Amino acid sequence: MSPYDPSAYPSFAVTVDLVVLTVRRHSLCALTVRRGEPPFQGRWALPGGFVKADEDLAAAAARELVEETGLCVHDPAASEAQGNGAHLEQLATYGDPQRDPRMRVVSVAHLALAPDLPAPRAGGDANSARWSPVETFLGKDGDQGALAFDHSKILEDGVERARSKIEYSSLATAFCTPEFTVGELRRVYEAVWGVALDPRNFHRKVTGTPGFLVPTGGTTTRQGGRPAQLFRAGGATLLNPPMLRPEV
Amino acid sequence: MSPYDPSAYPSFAVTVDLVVLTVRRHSLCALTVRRGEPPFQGRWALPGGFVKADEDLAAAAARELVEETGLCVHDPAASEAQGNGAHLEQLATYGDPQRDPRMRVVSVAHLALAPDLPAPRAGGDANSARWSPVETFLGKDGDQGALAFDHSKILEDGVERARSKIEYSSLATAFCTPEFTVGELRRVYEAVWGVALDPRNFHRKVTGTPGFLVPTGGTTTRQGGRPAQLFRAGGATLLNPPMLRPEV
DNA sequence: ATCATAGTCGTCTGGCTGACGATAAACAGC
DNA sequence: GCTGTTTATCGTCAGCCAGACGACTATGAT
Repeated sequence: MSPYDPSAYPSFAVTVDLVVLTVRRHSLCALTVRRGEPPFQGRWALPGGFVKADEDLAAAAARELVEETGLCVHDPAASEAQGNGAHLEQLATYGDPQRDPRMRVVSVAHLALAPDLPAPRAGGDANSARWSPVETFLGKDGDQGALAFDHSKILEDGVERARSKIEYSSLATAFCTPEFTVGELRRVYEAVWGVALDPRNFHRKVTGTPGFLVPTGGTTTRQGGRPAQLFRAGGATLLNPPMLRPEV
Repeated sequence: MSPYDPSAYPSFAVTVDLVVLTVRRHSLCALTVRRGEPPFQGRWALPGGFVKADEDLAAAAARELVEETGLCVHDPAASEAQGNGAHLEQLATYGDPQRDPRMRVVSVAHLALAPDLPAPRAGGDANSARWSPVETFLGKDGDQGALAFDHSKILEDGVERARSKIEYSSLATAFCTPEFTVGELRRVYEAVWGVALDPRNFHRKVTGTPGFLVPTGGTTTRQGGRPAQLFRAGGATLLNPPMLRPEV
């Protein structure tokens, strides 16, 4: 049989699904949208959609991200232009034959990290998109809070990726505004890991790691108390030695 | 338009490609097969194939692995039965619209780590499958040693995944026979990272990490010199603190 | 003025790593 | 048997780093 014969191989639909994470009010939150049509009509799900016929996977994920949130992807090449930038990376691919009851769908999940946003938007319908703390979906109690399809599993994998990746990379800065304080960065770590960190040791660690933070010269009193120095993310992407996540 | 309408979304072919790595003669080697038909006829490529209509992605990868190498996947659930077991995990998904000149193909690449094998087999044709040091394909000199499609990039990503993952996990034992010595494990690290490690510090580190190695009681003189204790992989999968890869 | 809040700098101690000396147990060759 | 070679294993020591925590600073609120 010829390799060009369409009957020689099965046909799949390919989608991208997005785990969009942010930190709001000291808590790690994920973006979910309400499904308007079957299957799983009315249930919450991860944003996503079909990949177009001539579209790259990363481009499809970036397109879905801007459609759902208005966020642009922060391209490492186009540096310094991170006005409303988010970090976007491929997470994993989910292809269980039964994962979509309609047909065979392979979903290439992506992980997006964004600073806190004013409000979600989904075609202007505020009721159909919202941020929720990730614990809402990670409970072991099965159905309560479960997302459509296998999206609970995808979300869990995305959260785990974020939690481990901020250990050894500067990715936590993707949750911050372009200028931020050491305290704000610490609250990001605390929210993502769900632990309390010692402000003094954290300060020593992040300011002592070359290339992690560069001071902008400004200060702020956003959080009350003594004014804090403002920083931008430095060029370093890999932290060595890494940030240590406290045991248990 | 109905979500069931096949014209509402594009159709893709989905493949799995395998980065199969092993350590032979102190060198990290990858399995490649020679393509028998166009495109890229005669060029070396990663083993792989189409996912079947009702087949899970991991199952397809495991099927391709056993077809190409005879290796069974070492299922963490079916412990202790690692006679000819390999480690298999999803690596990443590659979906550039132009990556296959014939049609739109999305490939879900997987990474397999295996102990040294007697010989590759590809339908009995020894000429069409072989192990080669990964440096053969990672050279910057463009075409020389380049694999078909985007397989050079996939291989590079797989090697990088293996190199980083043995830092913080017990995955290096997947390159070893069921029973191995500390020296053999050290030579795995040296081959994968391409560096020399201090035998004394390495010994202290791996024997001092709880759950990494469990002594079997036996000894061996496989490598000449003083007999070495034999170990099996312990239950620990995550190493904390990690093995440190030497700088530069 | 006093307190509360948050940020920043120091000190100390224990654990871990890298460098490297020393010993142990096998084999090869004389 | 003795010696040299090879590999494994144990020990020592200094330096770095993280956790624990004291102290001080600079703002706003009462």
